[in-house]
Amino acid sequence: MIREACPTLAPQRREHIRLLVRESGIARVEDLRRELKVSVATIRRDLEVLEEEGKVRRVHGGAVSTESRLEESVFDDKTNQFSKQKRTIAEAAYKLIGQEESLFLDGGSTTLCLARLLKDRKDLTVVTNSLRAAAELADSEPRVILTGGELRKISQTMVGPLTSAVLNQVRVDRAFMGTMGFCLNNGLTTTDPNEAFVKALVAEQASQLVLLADSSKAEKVSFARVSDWDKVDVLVSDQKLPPIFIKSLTKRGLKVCVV
Amino acid sequence: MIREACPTLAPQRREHIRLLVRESGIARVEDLRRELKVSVATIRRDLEVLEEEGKVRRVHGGAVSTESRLEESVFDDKTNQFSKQKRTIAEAAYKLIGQEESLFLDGGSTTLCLARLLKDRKDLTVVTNSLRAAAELADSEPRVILTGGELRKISQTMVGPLTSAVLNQVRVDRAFMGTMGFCLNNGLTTTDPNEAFVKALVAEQASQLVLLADSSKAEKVSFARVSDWDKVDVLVSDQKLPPIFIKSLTKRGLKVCVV
DNA sequence: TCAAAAACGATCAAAAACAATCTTATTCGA
DNA sequence: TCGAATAAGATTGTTTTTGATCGTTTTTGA
Repeated sequence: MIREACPTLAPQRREHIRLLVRESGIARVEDLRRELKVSVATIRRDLEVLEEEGKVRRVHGGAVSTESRLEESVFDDKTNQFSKQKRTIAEAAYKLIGQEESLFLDGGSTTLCLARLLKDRKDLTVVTNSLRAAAELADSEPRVILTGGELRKISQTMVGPLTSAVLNQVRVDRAFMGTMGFCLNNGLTTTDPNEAFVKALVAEQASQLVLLADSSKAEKVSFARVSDWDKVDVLVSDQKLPPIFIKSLTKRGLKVCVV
Repeated sequence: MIREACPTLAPQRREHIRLLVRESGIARVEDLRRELKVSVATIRRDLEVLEEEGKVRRVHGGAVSTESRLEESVFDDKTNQFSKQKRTIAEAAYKLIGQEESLFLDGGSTTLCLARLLKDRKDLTVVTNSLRAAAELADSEPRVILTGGELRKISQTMVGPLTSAVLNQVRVDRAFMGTMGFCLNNGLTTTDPNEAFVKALVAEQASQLVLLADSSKAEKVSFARVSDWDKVDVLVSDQKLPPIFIKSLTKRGLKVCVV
């Protein structure tokens, strides 16, 4: 094998690749090969290293910059909010709703999905502590009541003691609630105590509490305790929910829907 | 099957599709195929991925955007509400704000303009009954507290008796308020009694009340009475404000800023 | 309500990209 | 100078992506 006169050093070449990727947000292996005059095997090895270092993210045919919008589309979980599974769960939950009901929606992504389904329902009253759910319903038919309170920016929900001022004055027929984790022993848990406080308050006041939680939340335990299973009336989840949950929760009197 | 020198990488193509869908709200498979020069099978596969990621929603024949209302409300200038005059007034109002203050913003378009100016102020606490102002500040520095209450859709504000539950528990240093009309005899008036109720409540509780109102509101009288001039501390308006207002209101102890 | 047309999903084969392995060349220290 | 270590190119199966085909479902319009 004949290497040319002035071979660039590996770190130098990798830096070059990194810049090229960052510049246009994306680069193909073939382009990089032409630009750097090395074999594709070398390019791939370099990309492997750069990915290890977190500088780029490899995709089939090349690599994208970790700083680009394209990258977001691969990683970002919060845009994953309207995944098919969540929508399926939301659709199942929708079927529980009767005429002229008052509902509560909390700040989860599945409940946000549910909010979208309610847009044309003139007969409903929706109480929510989710800014996003409220925004979603802001130009729609249902009557909307916001709980108020301090805005927790990470979840875009209203939480804290002020929230109870409004919540104490309303009563809802059905509350739809997400959770960060649920398990048989510890019940429902979430990350933020303020958030947990609101959820617990709602759990007390709703005639029926419906938990919307895909199976990935099963057996997860988070920091702040929300409530025990005895407050929950219905669990809507997907088919990957471990059978032990169905069995045990049904025995405890819950209705479990897997969709 | 002969593929030509692969021009675009999959993530790139998907991002392109996402933008096209978002731009027009809806896109047909056939259109996307023509635009991207790939087969319909590829388009369908991409849409499947994008749907799973929640970026678009598939429908028969194409896909529709799943853009959240929250984002829209920040961007849309549909009534050209941020006219230069309103911004000038907002900027003058901004200068009144000190360090570490707590503020109230109501639902007018001028106050919304002011909200935009507050985005980088880590030291402020903003209380508001405006959904749009809250959305505007939702990813920004200030601490945000929403009043809660029933959502009045035409103005995107929270109003009614529930609002007072939170408002009674907070106190603000400065309240910025718009109005539908003001005149020397009748004070401030607005269209909706519920809206007026909230404004009056805030007027009681704020240490200083700043009225933001361009001169087009002068001498206008609307249906619901908000408050008398004695509650108002500062009026910020534009230069077309009739001199009689400046003279008369200054005599009554108000500070009048024309900008 | 029925039938044609359009859109769809599943499946298959070709091509591109890939990972693993082998080979060759260079470097550096004994 | 020898030989191990390193790095790059070449080779060879494997995987992924893509486009084409075909039977099925949905939409549309008479």
